[in-house]
Amino acid sequence: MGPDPGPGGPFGLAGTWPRSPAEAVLWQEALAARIQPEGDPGPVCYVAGCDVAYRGEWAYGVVLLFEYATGRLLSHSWARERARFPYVPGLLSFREVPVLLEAFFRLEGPEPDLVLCDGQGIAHPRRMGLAAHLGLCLDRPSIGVAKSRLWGEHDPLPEQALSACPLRDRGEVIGYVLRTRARGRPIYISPGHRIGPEAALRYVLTLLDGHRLPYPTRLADRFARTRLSQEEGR
DNA sequence: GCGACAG
DNA sequence: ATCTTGTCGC
Repeated sequence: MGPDPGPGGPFGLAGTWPRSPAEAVLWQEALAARIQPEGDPGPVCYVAGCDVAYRGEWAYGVVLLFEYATGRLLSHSWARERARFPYVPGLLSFREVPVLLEAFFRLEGPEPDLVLCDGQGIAHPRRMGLAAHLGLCLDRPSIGVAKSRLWGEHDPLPEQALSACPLRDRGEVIGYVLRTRARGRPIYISPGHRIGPEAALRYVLTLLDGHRLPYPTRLADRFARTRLSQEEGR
């Protein structure tokens, strides 16, 4: 039968999910055709940051919703599930998308105009990193913000803060490498869904606050770990 | 066989 | 990602 990208298919909401890495690769090849890694989300009022933390077999997915203009935290949500898929480089979304979708489903308040994820977007061997997969499932503009490289090549990056270089795959720009702090390790930014590489870089630049990572994903990471440690006391 | 390999 | 103490530096 193979991948099922039809209605209810790729979202893990119809009880369907790949059972093996080989099957997951087939899903990615089918889903990649639906990703729109271009454009600009337009007026952004609300931004979400999300992340997943693990404690043994349990995955804790967290979503934080911010007002873009002020950076104020408007709401948050979380979900806990048994991890359904092992971590395999290139197949991260099959491990993290289900628990993140549940957390998004529980989120109250306005719909986010932009979603930032911890991981790659289309800077991926099949253009289907976590941010691309999640953005497609949510049908929302999404950006991947990764702490290390998975795919793509780039020129040497100047040591200066805020220096950036295109991340390319066979000449095609699939994202940007951005050094957010002088002499610090860079971060890897790539479009997920419904946004282009340049707009993705531009939005991330506006979400920096002096730290290595933009605050939506940085705070989501911190919240997920806090949530996790609070849970181990019961 | 060897290196690379998001979280 | 997670397992884990102290330690170097701003």
